[in-house]
This record gives sequence, C-alpha cells and structure tokens, in this order.
Amino acid sequence: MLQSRRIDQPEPAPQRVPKASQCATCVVRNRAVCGALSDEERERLGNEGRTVNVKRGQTLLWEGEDAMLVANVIEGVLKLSTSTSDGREQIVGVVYPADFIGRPFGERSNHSVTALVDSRVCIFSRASFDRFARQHPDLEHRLLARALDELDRARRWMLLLGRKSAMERVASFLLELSERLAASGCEDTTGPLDAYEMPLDRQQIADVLGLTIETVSRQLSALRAGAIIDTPSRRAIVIRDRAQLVGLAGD
Amino acid sequence: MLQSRRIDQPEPAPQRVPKASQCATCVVRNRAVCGALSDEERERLGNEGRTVNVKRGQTLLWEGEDAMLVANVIEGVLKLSTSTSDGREQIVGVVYPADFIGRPFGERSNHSVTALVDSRVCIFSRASFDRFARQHPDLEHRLLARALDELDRARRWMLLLGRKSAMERVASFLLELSERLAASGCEDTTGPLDAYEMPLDRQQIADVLGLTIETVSRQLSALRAGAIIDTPSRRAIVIRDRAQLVGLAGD
DNA sequence: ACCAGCCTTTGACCTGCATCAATAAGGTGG
DNA sequence: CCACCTTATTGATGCAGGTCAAAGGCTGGT
Repeated sequence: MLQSRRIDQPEPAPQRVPKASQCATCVVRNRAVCGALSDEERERLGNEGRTVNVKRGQTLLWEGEDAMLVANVIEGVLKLSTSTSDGREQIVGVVYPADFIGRPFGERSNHSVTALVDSRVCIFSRASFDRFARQHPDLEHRLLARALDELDRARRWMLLLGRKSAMERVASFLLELSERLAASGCEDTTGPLDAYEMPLDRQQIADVLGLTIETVSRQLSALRAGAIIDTPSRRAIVIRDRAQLVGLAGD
Repeated sequence: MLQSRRIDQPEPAPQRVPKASQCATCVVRNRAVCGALSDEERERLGNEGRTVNVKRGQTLLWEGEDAMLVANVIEGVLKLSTSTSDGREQIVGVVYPADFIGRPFGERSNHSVTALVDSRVCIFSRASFDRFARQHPDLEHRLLARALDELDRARRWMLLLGRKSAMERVASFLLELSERLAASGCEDTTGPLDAYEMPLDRQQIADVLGLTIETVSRQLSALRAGAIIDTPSRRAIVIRDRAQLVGLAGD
C-alpha cells in the first residue's frame, strides 16, 4: 500500500495583525470575492475581518473540525488536504492570492488548510461572513462563480488522478503551477512563467499527484535528463522546452 | 497504459415533451434549486424551461462544446465525464434527481453529460437561466450551496482516486450509491439502501473509480466470495454485511 | 567552519493492477 | 428454442509505480 505520512505538527495560533484591515489598499481587492462590493460595503465587511500572517507549515483549518472561519488569501500559497484514517494524505486543492478559503454555509471543514509558504490571509468568522453574504447578492454571485471554477478544476484533477501516468501527472502539475503562479502575481499577466519557485516540497507534490516522493523525484530527473526542465535548486523550476512538456502532459 | 475506450455514439436528439413544464406538481420542486422560489416565480421560470426525456446512453452535453443549456434532473441517473485526447475516460460526477446539470455563467461545458438510465430532465437555455438567476438571489444561493456540496464531494473523490486501493474504491462506491440512491427517492428517507439496482455497467464503474473493468469485476467477486455483498443479477447489488463493507472502504 | 538533521536522489526489488486472452452468462430477435 | 451478440468473469502474464535501503545535498545552529 501507500506509505504513511508525517503529521503536520500543531503550531502556535496564527499571529493576528493588530491593525484592522485596510481594504482600500488591499492588493487583491479587485480579484477576490470582495471585488463585487462597493467601496463603502467593502469597508463594512472589512471591519468584521482581520489580516493574519500564517507561517509556512501552520494550519488554519483542521479536517473534520468545526469550520469557524473563512478567509481570502492576500499573499502566499496554501494547500487543502484530506487523509484516510491510516494516514495516507491527498492534497485536494492549492490556493493562491485572491482565492477564497473555507466552507461558507456549512458546519464543518472537510479538509485542512495549511500554508505552504509564509502567507497572509484576511479572515472572517463564518457566521458573520455568512450573514453578510446573504445580504449581498453580488458577493454571493462572485462566490458562486468561484465555486464553479474550483469545481471545474477539481474535476480536471480527477481525470489526472484516475487516468494519467506518473509522467503525465508531473508534467501537468508543472504546467499548472506555471500558469497559476503567473496569474496570481498582480503584475500584468505576461503569460505562463518559465521559471518559478516551487511552493511545495517533493512529498507535497506527491500528495497532490497521488504518487510517492520517489516516483516524483524520478520523473523530475527524467525531465531534467531530457533537457525539458531544469531544477537549479531544490525549490526552483525552469521550463526549458514548454512544447515538449505540454506533449508529455497528455490531454 | 490504460485501455482505450468505446466512444459514446452520437444519438438522435433528446425528445422534447410538447407540454410545458408543470412545476406545481414536479416531484423534485422542493429539493431542486427551484425550491428557493415562490410558486409564482417558479411558474415564471418554468415557462422558460421544458421537460425532456433522455434515453439511456444519450448525451445531453458534450465536453468542450458550447454549453447552451442547464437543467434539473427530475428522474434518472446521469454521468459527467471527461477524457484524455487518446480516449481514456474518467467519470467525474454522477447526478441524481433534484441535482443540477450544466455550467451557469460559463461558456463551455468541461465534461459530457450522458444518461446512465432513461431519465427525465428539465432544461433551460443557459442564457435565459443565467438572466433569471441574477435577478433571484435566493436561487443563486441554492446554486451556491449545491456547488459547494459538489465541490466537497469531488474532493472526497480525489482522495479515493489518489490514495485508495482497488478494493477500497469499490467498497466506497457501493456505499456511496446505497446512500445517494436512497436520498434521491422522494420517499421518507429510511437510511441507506441495502439492495438497489446499479445504474452503471462494469465499464462505467471502472471509469468512476479509475480502474479497469477486470479489476472491478475481481473486487466484486471477492466481495461476493466473502458474503459481504450479493449480485443476484448483473445490475443488482445487495449489501449483506454493511459493517464489513464500511471497514473495507477505509477512511 | 563544522556538524546534525532534514530533504532529495538513486538503486534494487516487489506487488497490485493493467493487459491480453479465453470462457461463461445474459439478452434479443428470429 | 436456438443463433448471435454484448457484457461479465476468470486466468495468465507483465510492468508501472510502490516499497525498502542507502547515499548524497542543503540548511540552519553553535
């Protein structure tokens, strides 16, 4: 069977930034769900929220526990993960700046949310966010649009997990990251990145792709040997031949 | 690699029932998204929709094509599926009565929708449904709740596809069906069914679980040999020892 | 600088599921 | 009731990727 997994250690609670949110200057205010609101409304929602720094490895929400909060990602990358009772883990989503975290209109969180790199999020109590959302149809509309996009993405991921080979999975993943990291930068989107810093370690890549760390490593080595990518350091990825990589992603 | 797949043959277009929808007596009117509307509003939405019969095997929406319609399932079971360019197929969702089909607020459908058994759905043009939804926040709220539930379900499915063994997958699937088929019957829900008719053939089960038809067959035989289930006919499932089956589902 | 403790890579081997192939069991029309 | 066809089961074999084990490489602390 699959190897078991180290458990993410409990960590000190995320550090609250004393100052209340400054929505007016928030870098993600337009792309996040808040973008649906007028300045005045956004300010009102902002008063119910707080900006919080989350260090790499810290967990914001635990699988199975009451999901008391929701949040917008301002900066950083976080993973959503579930595990079987015997410790096999699967990462079911990776979120970037402007993405929404949590389960509005639901009691419990179905997956843990953990920072992959030092991140900053804007949190709300679920109850107050739910109340606010119900009174602001435009906000709910943005939430819906986002949920539908996530659903499409999750389903594409199901094709990868159910039907793709190890090499196809790794190639697909490197390409997806190259696109999403480019889109999450606020700069004018100049298309997918050919060089980026990998926010996941090898174990986490394996957990996204439903593989083992060794298999991931071997596929990366093979791509390096074929001069299709380069990995100048552990966490750096350089795509040298995107066309071939696309071919290997196979869909 | 994985075996290739027979293509669903193009079929005659779904048959339109001449009579306009009779929302007032619709068996799923409360559980479907329409349940958010008043009688009067529902009637108004109903005037834009039509009831359509879809025969087993007929496809309502094609992957990659413009998604011109959305629908509510009134009766039956349908699959949502995607495939790789070389024909490997993955079923990414199975929908039951009261479930919603299609991609509101999106241009193209990311998966095909095909009837697994003779079904009846209530269709709307996407454009008119979108317009109506934007004017009815309660309807969008129900859509959002549904999308979030689907997302949770898809993510639990990702754990299955990424990390579970063949036996765990088959056991999980039999249990999920036993619950969802019970819930989709309009009768007072008396808990999960211990006997039901399997709406999928072996190939389709394999396509849901990311396995091959032979592996599915072997797991079912093993379960039968262990007196955990019985399969009195091809499409009949009887759960004889639910506790053990739950144990084998492993999560 | 140097050491300790990861994380990653690589190699050797094994196993669960895919693949290939042959029957068997329903189902359908004549 | 039989011939034919589709779908499911069972068996034999192979291989992709998992498991086990042993080196490397970074990194951070003193």
